[in-house]
Amino acid sequence: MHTALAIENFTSTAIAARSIPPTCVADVPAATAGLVRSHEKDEEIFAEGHRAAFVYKVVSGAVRTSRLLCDGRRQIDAFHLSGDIFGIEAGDEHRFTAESVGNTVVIAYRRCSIEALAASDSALAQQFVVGMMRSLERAQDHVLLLGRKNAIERIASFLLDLAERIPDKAVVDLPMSRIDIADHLGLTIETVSRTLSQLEREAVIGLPSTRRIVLRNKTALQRLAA
Amino acid sequence: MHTALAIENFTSTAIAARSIPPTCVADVPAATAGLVRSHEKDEEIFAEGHRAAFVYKVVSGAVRTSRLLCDGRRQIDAFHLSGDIFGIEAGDEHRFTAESVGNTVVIAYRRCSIEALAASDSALAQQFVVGMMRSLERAQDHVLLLGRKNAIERIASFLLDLAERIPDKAVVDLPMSRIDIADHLGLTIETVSRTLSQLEREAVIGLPSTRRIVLRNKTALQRLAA
DNA sequence: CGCTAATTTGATCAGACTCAAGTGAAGTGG
DNA sequence: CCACTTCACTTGAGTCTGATCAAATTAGCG
Repeated sequence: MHTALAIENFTSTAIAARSIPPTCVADVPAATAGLVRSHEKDEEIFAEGHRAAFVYKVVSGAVRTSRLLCDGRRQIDAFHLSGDIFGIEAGDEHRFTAESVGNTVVIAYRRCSIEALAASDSALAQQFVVGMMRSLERAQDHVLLLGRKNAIERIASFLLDLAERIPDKAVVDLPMSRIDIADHLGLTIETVSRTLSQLEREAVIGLPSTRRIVLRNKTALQRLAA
Repeated sequence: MHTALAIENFTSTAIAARSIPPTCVADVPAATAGLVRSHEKDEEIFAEGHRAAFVYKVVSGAVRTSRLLCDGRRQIDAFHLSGDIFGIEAGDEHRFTAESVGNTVVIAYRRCSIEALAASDSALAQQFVVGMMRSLERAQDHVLLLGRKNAIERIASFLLDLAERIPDKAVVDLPMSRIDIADHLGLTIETVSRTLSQLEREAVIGLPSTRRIVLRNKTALQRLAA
């Protein structure tokens, strides 16, 4: 893992922090300075139970936040992509483990700095509330998916959701493995694989390679997502 | 449905709003005045898609917030008991339907009043953030339950969770039907019923009546909750 | 007391899981 | 450059948990 110091406005969309010209620095309160951290594939960013000293934003790559049951069953709460904020906690401990999915760059903002700043800067505080709200809405959507949708509906919903979060909304390059998808959707890798194959057979999607999915028939996918 | 005006501090725990002595009124900013509303069993408090003009707090009884899939499958996001806040939205529309479970009293706080007040009263704003955080944590716990736990584990988790939220932590008086429980836990009523019967057979719980559950062996229940 | 709705219980079914084997792609080293 | 290893993914066969369908029982209520 490689670390560098960066000054970036917390609310700006993800840009390579190192590329911000020095003239910008003066515009940004010093307290929002963040540490840029590069992670290789599958590195731990923080672990469940660790002190929640930082809040993070994804610059590039993807991060998964997950929890384990005592016997090892894993549930991936969410995948965080470019621009997403993760690691916000009400208490002082992280309730999830966060790991890089592929090679990933994040910015870590010291929590106490942010909290101090939020007291005076209500716009910043607002940003946090918005970030939290987004997490809440995502979690609630996921509850509906896990509680009431079948395998095809889960996969279809997942693909559409992912497609909405990336630039090219017709071709999805999956940053994560089938295991990750399974642990996110409450399925097994076999079911994920079978369901994707089935959707390909039905010409709803294309699978040019294992990590690339072409949304051939988005209407059909939306119908299948229930 | 019956409505009355009440002044209650938003942050106070649930008390019959009408019983607040007049001397208290001066202590509370006028903007936090809430409308007391009484609902019969299964009345709609707000519906999915409705303009989110109010935020609510349960005074007595219970409220369920739910969403429907196009074909009628229902997922109950959460049950809200005495003192719980519900109906907070990021956008201007409700994303859930809220209904009273039994006879229920809630206080409705006008959202714009609260937002205006929150700008000056950071303690109040804090309360909201805390309320949202709690919703987020609940939703995330529920994701783990729905994604990775089996029927027994779901029921056990549900009973323990309920027990923690009521005064008598050994005897749970269910405000909700088996259907509601099923739609909350991603199961069918038959599975809920069978699982409760099984737990009774194993002497983990007692079922003196359909809506009353005695937690006989909480340790066993915790072990079963995974 | 009789009606209706809620719950329980039973029998069967199906979707997703488990176990097992096969395929394929990426990378390594000769 | 190619054989070899490894790991991720796919596919197949059989099993099992929880769903569905159906009936019996109980509870609540006019």
